[in-house]
Amino acid sequence: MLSRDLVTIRRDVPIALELDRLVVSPPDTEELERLFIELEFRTLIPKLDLPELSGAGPVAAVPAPAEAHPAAPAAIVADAAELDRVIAACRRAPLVAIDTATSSPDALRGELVGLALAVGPGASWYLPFAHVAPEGLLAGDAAPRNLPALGSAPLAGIRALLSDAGVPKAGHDAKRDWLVLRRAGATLAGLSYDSMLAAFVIDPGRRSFALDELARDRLGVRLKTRDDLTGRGKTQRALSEVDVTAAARAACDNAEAVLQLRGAFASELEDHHLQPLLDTVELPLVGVLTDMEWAGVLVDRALLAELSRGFTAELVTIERQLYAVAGTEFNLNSTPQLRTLLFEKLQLPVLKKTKTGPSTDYDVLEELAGMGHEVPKLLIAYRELSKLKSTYVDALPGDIHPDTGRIHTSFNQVGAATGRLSSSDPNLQNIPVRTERGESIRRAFIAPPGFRLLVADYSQIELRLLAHFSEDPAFVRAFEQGGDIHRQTAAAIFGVPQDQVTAEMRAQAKTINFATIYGQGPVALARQLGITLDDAKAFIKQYFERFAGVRAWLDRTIAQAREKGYVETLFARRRYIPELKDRNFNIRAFGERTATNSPLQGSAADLIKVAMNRIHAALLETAAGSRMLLQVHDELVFEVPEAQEASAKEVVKRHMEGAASLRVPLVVSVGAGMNWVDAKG
DNA sequence: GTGGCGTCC
DNA sequence: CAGAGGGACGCCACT
Repeated sequence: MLSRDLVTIRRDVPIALELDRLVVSPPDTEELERLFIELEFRTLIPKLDLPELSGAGPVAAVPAPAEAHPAAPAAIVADAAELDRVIAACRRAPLVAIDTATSSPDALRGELVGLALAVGPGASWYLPFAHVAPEGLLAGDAAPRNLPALGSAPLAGIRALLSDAGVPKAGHDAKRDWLVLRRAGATLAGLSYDSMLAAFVIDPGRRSFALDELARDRLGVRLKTRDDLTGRGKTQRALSEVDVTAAARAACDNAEAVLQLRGAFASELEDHHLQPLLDTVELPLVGVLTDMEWAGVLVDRALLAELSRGFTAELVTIERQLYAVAGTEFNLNSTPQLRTLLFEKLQLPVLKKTKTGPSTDYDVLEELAGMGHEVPKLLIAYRELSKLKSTYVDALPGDIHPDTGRIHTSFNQVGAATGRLSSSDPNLQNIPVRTERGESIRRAFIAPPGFRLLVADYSQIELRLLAHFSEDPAFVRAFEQGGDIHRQTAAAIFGVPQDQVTAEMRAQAKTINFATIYGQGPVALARQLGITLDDAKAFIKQYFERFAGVRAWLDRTIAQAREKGYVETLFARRRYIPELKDRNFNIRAFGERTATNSPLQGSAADLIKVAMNRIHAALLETAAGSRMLLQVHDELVFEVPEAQEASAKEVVKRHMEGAASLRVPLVVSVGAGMNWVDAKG
C-alpha cells in the first residue's frame, strides 16, 4: 500500500518513496520508522548554521563529512501516474534542481542515463532512462525498469516542465545538463541558479568547483562522484550498468545539494554584492555558451590533411640535418637528450637554467642562433613544425563530432580566476595565428556554404581599462583622440610628434604598455627589448613620469588589495590575493602583479560577457540564422548567413562597444570572410 | 603525475 | 643581494 506512494512530512514537502526494497521482506515497522526519522533529519540540513568563508583562508569548523543519506533509497519514478505527481510537485516548488546522469563525461557524446529532480531536502525523484542490467547478470533477471525516452510522447509533461521558463531551475554546471537534455530531445528554460557559478563569483581562486567538494566544504555532506559510482581503470563500468538505486541516490543527493548550497551561499553573495554579477552576467551566459558549444565550428578536414603531409616532409628534412650534426639519431622532442647535444656535445653556452637543468626554450635557441650556430636555428624550425603538427593539424580532425561534422569545444566558465573563460577538448582559444604556418591552420576554420565567418574584436581593451581606472589624463586623452595608442605612447615618452615616432620607438612603447599590464619589471623588459638594465630602468621612469596617473593607480590598487585582501573588477567580480601577505618576497611580488593585472583582465572578461549576452539575445531577434561560435577573450567569432552580414556586423559592434560606458571609448573592429584568417583581416 | 615547452589573449 | 610576465590548455618525455 505504501509502495511508491507520496508521503507528506513536515512543511508539506511531498516525498515520493520507492519502498520496493524495504518490503521485499515483510514490512518492518522499525525500519519504516527509522526511515521517517531520517527524512525528518534531512529536512533540517539547510538550517545548519555554517561559518562563512573569510577571505581565501581555510574554512573553520565544518561538520565532519558524513554520507549524505546512508540508507534512504531515492524515489525512482517508474510509471506515468507517478510522473504526473512529480511534475505537479515541481510546478508547485519555488525552485527545481536538476542533475543528469550520462553515459559519458563528455556532454555531447554520451546519452542521458537518468535525470534527478529535487525541490527540497529529502524531496527528490530520479527518472531512469537508460539503465541496463550489470554485465554478468542473466538476461531478464532483475533488469532495471526505465521510462520511455525523454524525447518520446509519454514524457511530454516532463519536457514541458523543463522548457517552462516560469518554473525556475537550478543546477551545478547547468550548461552540461542543458546540452545533455537538448541532445535527449528536451529544451531547458528558466535557469535561475547554478551552484558552480555561485561558488566561482564568491571565490574564483578556489582549487575546485566540483559539487562534491563544495558540498563537503560548505555543507559537511559527502556526495558520490561519477568515479565513485563507476570505479576507475580496469574495473570501471559504464554508468548505465551501475546499480540503479545507487545511481539514483547519488543524482538525487547532487540535486538536493544544489538547493542547499543556494542557502549556504546566499548571505555571502548578498554581503559581497555579487548577486548582480551572478544573475545578470554569469547565469545568462550559461545559455549563450550552451548554444555556442551546441553549434560547434566547421573545419576543413582536407586542408588539415594537406598541411599534415607538408609539415611531415619538412620535419623529415630538418631531422636528417640534425641527426647528421649529432652523429646519431635521437628524440628531438626530449629535453634531456637535447641538452646533451647542445651543452655537452656542442659545448654551447648555458644561457638560462630550469629547475632540472639548462633551458632549451625558444629564447635560448634564438640567442644561440644569433651567435651563428646552425643547430639552434634548425631546432627552432623543428619546434614550430612539430608543435603545430601534433597539437593542431593532427589532433583537430579527431575532435570532429561524428554526428555534426563540426568541432564542439567546451567553454569552462570557472576556469580562470580572473573571470576569463577557458576552452578545452579541444582548446579553440589558442589556435595559431602569429606565424605564416600557424595562420595556415587558422584558415582551416571555415564557414559552411551560404555563410560567412564574422569576427569582432576589442581594440586594446585592457589598456583602455587601465586608462579608465587610472584616469590618467594623458592616457585618457590618447584614447579619446583615437588612433594608434602605442604610437601615441611613444610620442609621449620620447617627447616627439606622432609623425616622428619610428618603428623601433613604437615597438618599445608597445612593449612597455604590455609590461605595465602584466607587471613586468626592468630586468625582463631589458631582456625583451635587448637593451641594458639601466636603459630599461630609465625608460620605465620616463614612462611613469608621463603617465603618473597610471603609477598612482598601480600603487593604490596594490595598497588596497593588501588592506582588503582582494581586488575587484568593473562589475564587482572579486579575487582574493593571499600572496600579498606572504613572507617570501617572490610570492609577494607575484601577488602584486596579480593585484594590478586581475582588475584589467577581469574587467575585460566582464565586458565581453555582457556583450555576449546582449548579442545572443539580439541575434535571435534580428538575425535569425546567425550564431555565435567562439570567444577568444577579446574576440568573438560568428557564423552568419551571407545576407545578414551587414546587419549582424552592426548588432555585434554596437553591443560590444556599448557593453559599458567608460571614461574612454570602447572600440571594436569587425570583419567577415570565408575563414577565420580572412574574416579578421 | 610532473616538468618543459609552446600556443593563444 | 637578486629576483621580479598576467591568464589559460595540450603535447611530449620521463618518473
